[in-house]
Amino acid sequence: MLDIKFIRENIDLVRAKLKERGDAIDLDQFSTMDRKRRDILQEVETLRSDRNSVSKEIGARKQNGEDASDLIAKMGSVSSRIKELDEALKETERLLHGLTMTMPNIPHESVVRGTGDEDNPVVRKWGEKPQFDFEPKPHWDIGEELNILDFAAGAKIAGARFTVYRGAGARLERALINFMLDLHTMEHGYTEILTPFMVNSESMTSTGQLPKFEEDLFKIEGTDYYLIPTAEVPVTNIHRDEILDEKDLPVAYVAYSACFRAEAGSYGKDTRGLIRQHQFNKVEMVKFTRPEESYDELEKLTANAEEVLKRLGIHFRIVDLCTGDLGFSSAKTYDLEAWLPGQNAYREISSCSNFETFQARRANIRFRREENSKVEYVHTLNGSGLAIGRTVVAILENYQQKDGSVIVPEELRPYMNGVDRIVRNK
RNA sequence: GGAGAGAUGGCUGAGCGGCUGAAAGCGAUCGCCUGCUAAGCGAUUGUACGCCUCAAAAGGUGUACCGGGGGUUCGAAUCCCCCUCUCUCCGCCA
Repeated sequence: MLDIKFIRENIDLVRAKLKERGDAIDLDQFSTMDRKRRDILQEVETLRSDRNSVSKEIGARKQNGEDASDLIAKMGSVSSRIKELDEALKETERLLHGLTMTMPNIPHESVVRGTGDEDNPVVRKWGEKPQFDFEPKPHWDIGEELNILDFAAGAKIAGARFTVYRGAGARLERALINFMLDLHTMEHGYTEILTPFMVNSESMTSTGQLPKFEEDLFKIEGTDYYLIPTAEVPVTNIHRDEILDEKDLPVAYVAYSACFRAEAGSYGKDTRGLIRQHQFNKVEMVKFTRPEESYDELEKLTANAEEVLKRLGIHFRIVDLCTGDLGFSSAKTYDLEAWLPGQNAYREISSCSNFETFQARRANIRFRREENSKVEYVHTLNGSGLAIGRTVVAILENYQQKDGSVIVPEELRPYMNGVDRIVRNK
């Protein structure tokens, strides 16, 4: 959510910035509702002030055994007018709130203007594309031939976009989770968190999934529970409605979670393989920072995600999302795209964002500086470190051998019980 | 799932229709005192929104907030209803 005062005072700037994202937001309606709200508020507060003083007078008279029936009669009509105004105010605030909750964040000034992913500038690359003396296969073929990914079983027991992992495949998934958690906690200074995989609607609203993107979520029927689409939601909400100590900032958490996405609107896209699943695993990093340090922290967070791919020896590039490709809540996002030789393409494997105060305002997460008493909103950031399923994809495709086996990256072997190569077994 | 008890400021905890934005204690901040430390004394000590002054910082003023929502009343932390959460006991259960 944007600051309502900021919108009011910078309405043309906000209009222009949101237009760069390709969002058509009715700011005229915002101005009308905002004006109306303040008009009603002034009237009702004046009436309340009158009522408070007269009620005191009534109390005083009654104490002295005097008659107050004239004042009581007068206040009866004032009270009913207050009630009317309260209802109008509530309705106006409801509309205004609905409007501001569906407004996306304003892109940071460094974000380039563009309309889609083809406009995202490449910031840097690491490593090189591996060379093969055979035609590299896509991971779904490698996985099935090694009998470590069973797409048919996933479809049978659940449906499309679900997969069963077997043997070394299941072990590889688990190894990656532990490897990444160990790296981020022991070398990058994050505190490990394990949260519920379901949250209530209030949490989903704080991080920006609701009210606008309900169709992307799985909801548990008959309850207020939603399956989380990312650990960002529960982890960010840990500090909802709190005032953090400045000395604790920046707070840095890392959490493994399963993630659940309805993938509405992506029919026909990435239908094969592990790329786009209804359920996948992810290790997520979340930070709460002072405003002035959030962009430095974004660079560090992105570097922490990059380090995972470097240790695994997977070639990747980093793109800086343009205004048209930026997520709803984000002010700036770097995507890490891993090279997938089986598909001859770079694919997103991590997304690192600075939300500035957008989520903090929705979630009411603040801090107080030691030298003064004024509370301020923190900046929130998060990034995948990394998406586990897609990392399996990258390993299978980059480390595949001519004989169909897959070499295990050296850093991962301690987590694989020393196994250095995945081969087909019965 | 059944029965009961609770939810008040940074914390502990009073209040149970008007004198309460809220006693008291603790904590914190500032000042005084003190060779240092401790003790002591004094003052201050929430948030949000609106309006006014205003370049701003800041100040003034009003309203709201005692788990959340609704109701009764001239007036609600206080009475009534619904919900959520916490605790205790019973049942069930990985």
